[in-house]
Amino acid sequence: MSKKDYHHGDLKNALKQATLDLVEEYGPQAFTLAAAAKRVGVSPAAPYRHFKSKEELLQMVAIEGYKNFRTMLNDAYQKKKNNPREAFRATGKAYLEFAKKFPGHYIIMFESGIFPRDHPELSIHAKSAKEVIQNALDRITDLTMKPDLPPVTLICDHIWALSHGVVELYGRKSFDAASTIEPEQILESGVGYYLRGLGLFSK
Amino acid sequence: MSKKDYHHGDLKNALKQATLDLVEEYGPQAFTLAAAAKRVGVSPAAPYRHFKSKEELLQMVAIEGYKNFRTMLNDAYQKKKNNPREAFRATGKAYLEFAKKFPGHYIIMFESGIFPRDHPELSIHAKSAKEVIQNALDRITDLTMKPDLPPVTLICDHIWALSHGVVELYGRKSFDAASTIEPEQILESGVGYYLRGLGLFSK
DNA sequence: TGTACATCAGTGAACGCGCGTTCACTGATGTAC
DNA sequence: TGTACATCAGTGAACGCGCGTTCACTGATGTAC
Repeated sequence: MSKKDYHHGDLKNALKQATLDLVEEYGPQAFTLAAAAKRVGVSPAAPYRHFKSKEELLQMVAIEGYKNFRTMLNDAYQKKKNNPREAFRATGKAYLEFAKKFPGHYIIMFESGIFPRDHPELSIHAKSAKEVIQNALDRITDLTMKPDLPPVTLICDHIWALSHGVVELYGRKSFDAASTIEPEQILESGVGYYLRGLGLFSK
Repeated sequence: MSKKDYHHGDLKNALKQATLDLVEEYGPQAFTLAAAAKRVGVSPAAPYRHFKSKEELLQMVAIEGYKNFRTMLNDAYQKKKNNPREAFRATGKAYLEFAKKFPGHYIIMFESGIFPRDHPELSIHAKSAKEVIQNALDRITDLTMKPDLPPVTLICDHIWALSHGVVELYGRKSFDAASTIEPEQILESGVGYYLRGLGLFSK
């Protein structure tokens, strides 16, 4: 053991990464403090120098996840800002890209049993991410001036539910191995028909 | 202890029910063989007279869930059989009704980490349930004779994803306590716009 | 109907294990002088 | 630059606990005669 080995140097981040790796590889149940510590090559007591409890580590990773989520959605949106329709489409795509690029984060955010409703700080970041989608929607609904459109929040709920459903059932290793179509195609076509039904895209 | 107490009489079913109760009340993580046994008032070894392992009990409850699921979907469909559009609508509604009426089953089927892809018998029943939706869809798409409709399986994926997303995010105690609208309304309006986008319902 | 006995469906104690967490400790590092 | 010491970030052993599962057992039940 060299001197570098006793003081890890960046244990806090290493533990977060280990948490993500475990969850990605073996599911939300696989994360335990002991397993994360072992993966990093550190004693089971070491994490307590950086986190109050198992819960706190998990919560911090979840918050990080929501921040990344918001960033990805917003970046996609900003890139096409001048064309609201394109911007919205890009935002929807970014949803799935996030789930693909950060599966560990996604799982912790939505499947680990840690809910925004129970953690105020988490709730703030979750809300902030949702606002990006809502904002993208606002602009395309403004654009069309249809008086018979439902509230934007409802539209947003539909989009979010469809996206989440696609990720859970057809994303990753897939729920039943039956569907052969790519999740991206399922989501994009689904959102497409839905918006057409609202009268928002002609095609 | 009366003689009735030593021989439970229907321990197998009692354990299944306890499993459902635990999952409903405290989440998918709360189910353990020990907890189920305790809830029924029986020693931790007793379940092994009826189930090979914890896994087997869970799997049996999941299978039961898929059977109930199929039955509910099919009953709703059959009742309106003569009007394909009404029949499809009723089937969609039944999806959410199932999730509401049997939350324990729904959680075990979709959130307990037990996947059809890993259990052949489970896969059969999951498929059978999906076929009811597919069948309902088949009839309304036949009806319209639109040549530019996507494959029914894709439509089915969309409906299923939206339904599942609504249940997960807005059903039960709700993910973020933000949405104030009833899940039934979210799902029904969402499916409505989607089908309109496909050109299947005029209104 | 009564009795002997096989079988069924429980008990309760024990096992090995992994978990979250605590604690006294110690090696490494940074800083004041 | 060198030294004393406070502080930081680890160790490793231990705890209490709950879990899945096994085992020899025993009480209750059903059946053959």
